Amino acid sequence: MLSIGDLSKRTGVKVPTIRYYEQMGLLAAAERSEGNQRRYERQDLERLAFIRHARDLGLDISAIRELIALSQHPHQPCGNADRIAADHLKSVRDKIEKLKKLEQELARIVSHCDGDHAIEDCYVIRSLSDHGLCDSEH
Amino acid sequence: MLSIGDLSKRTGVKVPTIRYYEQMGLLAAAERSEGNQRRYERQDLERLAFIRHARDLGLDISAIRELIALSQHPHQPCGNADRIAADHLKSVRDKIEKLKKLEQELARIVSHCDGDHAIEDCYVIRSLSDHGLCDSEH
DNA sequence: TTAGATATCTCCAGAGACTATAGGTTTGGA
DNA sequence: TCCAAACCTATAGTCTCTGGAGATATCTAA
Repeated sequence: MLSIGDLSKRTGVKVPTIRYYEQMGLLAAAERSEGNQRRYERQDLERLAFIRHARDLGLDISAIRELIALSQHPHQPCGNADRIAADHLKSVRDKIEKLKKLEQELARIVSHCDGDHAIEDCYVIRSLSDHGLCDSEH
Repeated sequence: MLSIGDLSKRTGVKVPTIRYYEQMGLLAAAERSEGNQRRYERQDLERLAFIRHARDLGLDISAIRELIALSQHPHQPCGNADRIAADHLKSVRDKIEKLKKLEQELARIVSHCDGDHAIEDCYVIRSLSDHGLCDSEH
């Protein structure tokens, strides 16, 4: 039986975060010691590693909750799990596209400024004041 | 003189968001009508457009506050404004890099799954359970 | 002028995913 | 047996809004 601190060390998930996941229903409420402290088993370790991994990949809590629910019906078809992952992939790709546009715009703005003239002439400030100086819509 | 609703329509910033910006000190407290409603002038319109543009570029409130403070000293050199924009550009680039790694990992996971077999064999679920199936560290 | 519709006011709560603090209790090792 | 470390609960804070409740102001049409 592992304490919450042991579980934390083994998974790299902070102690308050573990309690938070329990509260959010991602982890089942743990057994308790006589003194009311949480005690975990290997199963919980695996579950928490699953959650951690999914969070690292950027899945949000509700998607993870759904994946966990699915994984508890091992004989059903996995179309939904696939869909969740594919949707997330799409949202990651969308985010990348948006950030690339921002990157271009910012790079353009920064490249016009050598940091060495007066604020009133600064391209950074002027760009922000005047959307017309932009290359693209955003 | 513009009401808060007029200002909102002209800038595309929602009414509660305008009040929020005032509260955060990005917009000066507006003049009030006899009945205590906010009344704005062209100056405020420009300021709000500046804020909106900076937010669209992903700058956070404190960076915007700093840029506004700088823009009020038009004769000082603009090194700080340049630095704020350049720092932000770097953080955008870092974010893009991270998301690209995620994208690769997710694409790999999704590509192994046709959504058409049992959960117990699903590569999506298995990948999340077993970090060892990953290509890279994350 | 007055009624009614729309806009505005303040204050408060919620979103998401934690993180931190305070004040108290349990555990484990010397 | 004692003490430090780890644990417990409950609550508030992070960031940038967004939405609601209930009250007041403003505008338009009759």
